[in-house]
Amino acid sequence: MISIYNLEDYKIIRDGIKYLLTQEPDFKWIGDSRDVDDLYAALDSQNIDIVLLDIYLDGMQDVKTSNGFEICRYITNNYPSVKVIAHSMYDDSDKVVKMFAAGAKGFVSKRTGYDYLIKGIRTVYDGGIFICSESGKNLKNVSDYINGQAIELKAINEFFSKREKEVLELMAKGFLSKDIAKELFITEKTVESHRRNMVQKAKVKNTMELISLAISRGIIKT
Amino acid sequence: MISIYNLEDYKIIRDGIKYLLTQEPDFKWIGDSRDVDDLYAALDSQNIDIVLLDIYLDGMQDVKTSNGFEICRYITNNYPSVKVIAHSMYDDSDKVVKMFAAGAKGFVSKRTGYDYLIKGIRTVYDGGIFICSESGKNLKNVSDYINGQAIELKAINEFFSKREKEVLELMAKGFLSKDIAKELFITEKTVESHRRNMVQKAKVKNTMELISLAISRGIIKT
DNA sequence: AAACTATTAGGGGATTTCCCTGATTTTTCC
DNA sequence: GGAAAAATCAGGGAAATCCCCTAATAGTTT
Repeated sequence: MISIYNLEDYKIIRDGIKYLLTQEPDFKWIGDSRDVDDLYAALDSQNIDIVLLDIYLDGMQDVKTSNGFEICRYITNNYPSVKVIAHSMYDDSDKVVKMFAAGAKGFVSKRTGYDYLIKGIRTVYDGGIFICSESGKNLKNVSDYINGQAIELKAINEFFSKREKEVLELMAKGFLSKDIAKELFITEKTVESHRRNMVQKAKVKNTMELISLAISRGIIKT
Repeated sequence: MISIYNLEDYKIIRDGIKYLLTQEPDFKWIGDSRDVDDLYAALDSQNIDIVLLDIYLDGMQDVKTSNGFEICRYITNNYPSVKVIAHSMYDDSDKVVKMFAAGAKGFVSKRTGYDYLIKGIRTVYDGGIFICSESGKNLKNVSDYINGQAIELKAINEFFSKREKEVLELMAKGFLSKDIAKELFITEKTVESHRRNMVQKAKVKNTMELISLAISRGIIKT
């Protein structure tokens, strides 16, 4: 289940997105709001995977976190495991670049179809980077961007499967392979397989570096 | 070398502190300012260990980060390896508690001597918690506080010596003991000693948990 | 249908860490 | 100056990981 929160100024858009996203069986709708503080409260109390973020919130101009860039930076700094997808009317390249600089993992224009939004959510949830075609077409400096198609880039770090993450979290707690095996009701050999596969996927030297990478990128919580 | 930045409203106090702290041979003076943005710029560009923070900055009343508590919280959230020492005229217990709640590692009253400030900087740099006697005397809820003396509490995490941290950082990079030994021009056995001592000090199960703790608390950078 | 991935599992041997004890020199602190 | 902490080195054995190999099953994607 991918749990989602939507921050958006206009009620009509909020309701539309809510209707569309709640149709997806593997999406868990946490809530929406036009108020950042509601989002922050939700981030503190709920387990949120994806935050959809409108870049310009009209009601926010005079508040301390005055725009989507700062909100995005705040979220990615303070909740490293949460992924932000920018959702905006305006999709000129400097805004796209700014949002990615602020830690966003996706950028979807409001002018594109909602299928792109859903695709983007899944891609970002799986550790990728998503830019929809509308937003990407003016973008020159994203090297992997190819001729106007929506792109999905797999992040170097988050190749890990659900099971692998379970093993990883227990490793970070100092569990030995045999302890992890007992905890997950699998054999020690299987744990070693997961361990090995993760080291390979992440292209690191050993489990020590794997843990260090996983924690510093917020893949697992401590 | 302990690198220090001072945020303080009054120029006279700024200059006084600068003069006193630059006398210490192992202190590296990064700079001072009455403007938070200068501090943030310094945090982004320089390697800063300690931030001295005046709680009430008169010039800051109308700015987005309106007081020392919020600045402190912002720093500790966004720069986990940076340690904040609160420096204030007012030292009633609720302010002390508030500052520690905001992530400060030290609290020094401006009414005490500067030797306490220097002592505090060293204690906090070494991973401890410091409250000068002036600020601590009304404080009931710090369990380890004893009869009006300046206190130094060793943090659970940061017992580590300079050498141990060097070993730790290489461990996080996936270096084996023999690699670390070569890098630091010591024998493998010595590396193992440091490894073992750190695991013991941190009261963790093994090096895996040690790394996970060290990174999530910002003891080492990645 | 074929290709790919996730999850599971095993053997065997090389490498590494872990744990115990013990010791010397240097540095730091009071 | 003397105590304490830090940093250095060592041997030996148990435990764990790492690394090479293979491989079955289930599910998804192309």
